[in-house]
Amino acid sequence: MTARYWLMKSEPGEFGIHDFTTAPKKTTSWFGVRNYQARNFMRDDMKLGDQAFFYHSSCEVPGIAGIVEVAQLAYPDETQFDAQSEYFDPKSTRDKPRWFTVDVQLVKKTRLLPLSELRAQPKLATMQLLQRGNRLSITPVQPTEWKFILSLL
DNA sequence: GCCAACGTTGGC
DNA sequence: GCCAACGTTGGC
Repeated sequence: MTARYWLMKSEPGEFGIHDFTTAPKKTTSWFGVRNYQARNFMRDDMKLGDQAFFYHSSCEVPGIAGIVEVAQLAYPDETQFDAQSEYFDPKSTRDKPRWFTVDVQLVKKTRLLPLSELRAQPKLATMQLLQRGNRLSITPVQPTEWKFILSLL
């Protein structure tokens, strides 16, 4: 199976591109995903070395801020077991964990490529991120879309 | 802050 | 299994 490409959203107020700089090995766990589709992408499809655009959402200028890669395959998200955590899930058990996370490592910071600029590209018209009503925090990116966006960075 | 779009929950 | 009500996301 060849590498796949992804787009992963994060709110810079929670974890932004510059937070990688101070993270050990420029790596962070993608904990806190509580959506089944996004979980399935991480648990079932993400492989070591898969690359992803790191996207800033819910902020002044939403857009792509960098490139990351999968540094650790999916494993149970500890925060689901932590009653003190905002991500606690009382219905999850250690025997049958419901939520998973991967580790991602910064490959490089890029210029901020705003959402508005992505929307202005006819070649990206079918990109999942740009589809009406899209809310998924993790979406697949097609190889052609990946290459084209790289050329914009 | 608004609100469209979507996901989840729970009564039946 | 249906679907109304509710909660969340995220751009604007």
